[in-house]
Amino acid sequence: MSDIRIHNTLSGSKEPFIPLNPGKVGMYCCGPTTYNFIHVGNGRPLVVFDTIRRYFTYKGYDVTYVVNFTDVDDKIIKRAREEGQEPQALADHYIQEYFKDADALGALRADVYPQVSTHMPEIIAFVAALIQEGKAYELEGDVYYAVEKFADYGKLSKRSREDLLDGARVDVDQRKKDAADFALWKKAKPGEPSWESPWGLGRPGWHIECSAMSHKYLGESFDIHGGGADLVFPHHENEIAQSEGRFKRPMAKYWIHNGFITINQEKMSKSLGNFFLLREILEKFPGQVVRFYLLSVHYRSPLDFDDGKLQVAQKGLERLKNAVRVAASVLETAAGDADNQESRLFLRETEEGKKQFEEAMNDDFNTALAIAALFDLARILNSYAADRQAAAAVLQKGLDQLVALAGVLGLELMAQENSGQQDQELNEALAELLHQLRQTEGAEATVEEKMAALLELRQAYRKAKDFAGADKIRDGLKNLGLVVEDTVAGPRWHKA
RNA sequence: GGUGCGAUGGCGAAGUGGUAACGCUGCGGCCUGCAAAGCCGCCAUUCGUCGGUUCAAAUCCGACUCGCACCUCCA
Repeated sequence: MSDIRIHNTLSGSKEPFIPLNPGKVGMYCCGPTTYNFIHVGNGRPLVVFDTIRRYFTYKGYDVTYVVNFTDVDDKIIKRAREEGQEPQALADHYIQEYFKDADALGALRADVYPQVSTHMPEIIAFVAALIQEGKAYELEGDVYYAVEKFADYGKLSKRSREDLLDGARVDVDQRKKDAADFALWKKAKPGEPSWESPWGLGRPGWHIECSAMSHKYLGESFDIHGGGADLVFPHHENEIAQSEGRFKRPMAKYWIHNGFITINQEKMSKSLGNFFLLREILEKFPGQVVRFYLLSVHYRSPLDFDDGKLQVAQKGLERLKNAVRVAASVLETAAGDADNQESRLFLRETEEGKKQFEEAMNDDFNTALAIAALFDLARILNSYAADRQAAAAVLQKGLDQLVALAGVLGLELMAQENSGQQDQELNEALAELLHQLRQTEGAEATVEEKMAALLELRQAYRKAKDFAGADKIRDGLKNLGLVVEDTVAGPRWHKA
């Protein structure tokens, strides 16, 4: 079951995935700082790691997936102050909003979502342990990590301490022993949230939370640590210094980092005016389309966002959905032999598609290639569904296969049931349409029944070569968002 | 200045030694009253440039050009 290969940032190359505990995967990803709605860039790791998690589950692993929220932070305090709110209330609010976006993208819930604010004892204990280990020192209520005490510092980001000093663009706190030392605990400033600690009132530095919380939920050493490429340095480098400095063993076996997102080929930044919140995109495109687009490019490559590219993604996703919709509608009339040559070939090709899908995903989660396998499956499904010799049971199998594999990527290909509210409106509109055609239909008739009546009427027009009449019905339905398609087996309709 | 990544057809994008997936677009054909959806076929002798290794390279090595990211809060 373990033919999965993962590109490990630590080694810079692909390595076979061998879990620390057979059959189990412990996975930690750095979640957002909750001071605003998440932006487009936050959406990528959300989808990428959700997909990786889903694939491990699909392959039979028992996955423990942890995503943290940084809910104690300078940006939160600043924003809360601007809005005259309590920092914690603001942070909690945006955590709730995060879940709305995550749901829209089809991300499954993680097993645990630890927050900094509710893990102070663990964090303080971690800092104290580092001081005891001689890896950290206190300075007037602040606690710093002594980078020189950790020989492996820089192994993740492939930087030497000299390199770091070379590029230092920040004002160095002169009290620190070494310019690269970073804060584990920050002394409280007046009016800011603070917690009691052995070093007085204060709050945690940015990096310590992940060491403390991953330790609590996944142990001293776990399988996978993920996040955006920008977290490699300093965040993840510092996490390694903290966790490995304390436990003397590898924090995570595999480090996975997703590439950056650009907007119209430019880095997303507020100054360029191209800083988009995820929900601004979600107003224009369904979450499924955004998800499909994010997965259509390998997770480590840079990915550019613009409306045109999302429109192409929308078409691609529709192609897959069409295949499923048509196959499902053909099921009823498919009466071919399940053991004829066509059927056997179809099943063989379906198996081949599945194999390609898995091989793609095994190879460092190559979702772009996996999606190509999905397109191949859609093509053979379309082909088979159009064959009069198609057998229902065989068709069903191919249909299920495509839906299942797309599901591994979090893509829902089966048509969603519409809400009763919309159906009510639709029913009334259809009654109106029938009325215009001088057809009296019982008020009790369902949408299905009214559609049947309308399509029957249209077929009569077509038979009589009254194409204007037939087109009038088709156009009328189109205005209601219903698409009519004629096939050899009769007309077929679906919601656009 | 340091570190790392990338450059593939009109567009997007896979592809780490054996002569270029997949999607969109375009063209031709089939199906159709017309559509829609779909099926079949065509569209890179070529993978930034120049060298090298090899029987064989988009794939390995070197140089160069261009682009991007990180070194500061950032997914």
